[in-house]
Amino acid sequence: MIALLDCNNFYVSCERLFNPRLIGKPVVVLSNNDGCIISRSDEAKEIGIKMGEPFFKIRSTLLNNKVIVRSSNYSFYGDISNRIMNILKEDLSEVEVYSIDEAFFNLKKIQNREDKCIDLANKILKWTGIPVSIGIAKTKTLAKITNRVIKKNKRYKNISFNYSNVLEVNKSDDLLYILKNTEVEDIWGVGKKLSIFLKKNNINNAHDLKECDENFIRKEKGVVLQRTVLELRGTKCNYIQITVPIKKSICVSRSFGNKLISYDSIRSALIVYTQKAASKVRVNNLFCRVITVFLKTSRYEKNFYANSKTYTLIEPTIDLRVIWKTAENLLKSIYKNHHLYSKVGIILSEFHDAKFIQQSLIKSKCNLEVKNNEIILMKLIDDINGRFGYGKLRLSSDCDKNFFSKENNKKDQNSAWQMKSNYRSPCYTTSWCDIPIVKV
DNA sequence: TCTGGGGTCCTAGGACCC
DNA sequence: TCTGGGGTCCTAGGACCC
Repeated sequence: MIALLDCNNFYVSCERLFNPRLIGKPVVVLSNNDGCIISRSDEAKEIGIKMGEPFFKIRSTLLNNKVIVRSSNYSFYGDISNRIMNILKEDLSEVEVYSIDEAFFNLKKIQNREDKCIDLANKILKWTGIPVSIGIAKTKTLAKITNRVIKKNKRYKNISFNYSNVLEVNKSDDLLYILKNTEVEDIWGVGKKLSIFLKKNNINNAHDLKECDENFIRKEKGVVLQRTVLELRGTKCNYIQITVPIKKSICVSRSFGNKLISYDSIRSALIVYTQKAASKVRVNNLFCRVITVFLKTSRYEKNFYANSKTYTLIEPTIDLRVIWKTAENLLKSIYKNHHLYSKVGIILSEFHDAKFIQQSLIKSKCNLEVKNNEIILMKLIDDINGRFGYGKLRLSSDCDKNFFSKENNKKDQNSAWQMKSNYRSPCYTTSWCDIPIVKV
């Protein structure tokens, strides 16, 4: 049997940890740039606030209902997530961290599976303060569906201690009820397009999909949806992945706080993202060979413009100078005057292990020596930034000249493109200056 | 005025090989 | 006049996930 643990309203629950005043009140958390609603408390859901709704559209509704708004604080949520995952890993041998607030784990050889999961849920609540739900079933797809239903449906909600829900579907009437109460669009692996197709073919819920002709699905929509059908029938197609696979691409991009026209300001945003992306590659101890830069205006803009370009280096690199030089050239080639840009980003891909790098035949210098110098220099940057704070040592750029002048004001430098984050709570657990003070 | 960020996998079609 | 059979690799685009 496979279990899926999912933290209840995770980002909102995190915000409530250090601010008990938020408990019992409607709370929402916004996406980056304070754009959309991405987490809602039960009270906010009851008001009818939808997931993914743009903030500006429902501002008055939020105000009228006294909904408390928070900007997202990913370093904080990430830290809380790690604590939860570590509790699971301490107790169980096969844990797959599936997302910031979800984990699959194997329950083979465990006899009282439900009791075990109730213990886990209670332990997590006690140690971290985060309420969770755990669905247990034969396959990942069924565990996902179970988890969703026990959170939403009154028949199962709060069946165990203090907001945490746990259920194993082993009785057939439970399974039938859960399948029939799951619309196709709520099945893991079925998105907008597939649900339209399924409904046209009179397949409306998980039970219908389970009972339908598997070959028809395979022929029309391919192997992925066929696997979903099989998983609904209890045949495992997706297995628990214990080892974290090596990343295939690393992307850093942000929407700008204000729309940008000038090349220089876009360039100064890209230089920051490039440094972040390159340092992520180094953390993974990899070299990258392919660099992509993309630039776009808002989708809602009349003159919508989006473009991207990719360059493949002769040799994989970790050298920030090489990556930036390439990225800058790519940006130049896609930038056009007179557009109101909303976002720029960089994607690094085709990663190579540091030990096995195909070197160029045509370079004149001793390649090995050059590579070693690259590694030493980049390590030095990482060490200095590790000690004195991220971004202390970084690439200089023409636009940054003022940084060294007397009137240096970092805030003004960045304000043109820096994203909005007007409702941000402190980084309680990841920043020394934000650690809460207890007065006794 | 204002609409997130970061990923993965699959498929079809083109280009190429012997 | 008439033109095979069996592959691989790469890429762009689509669909999905949280």
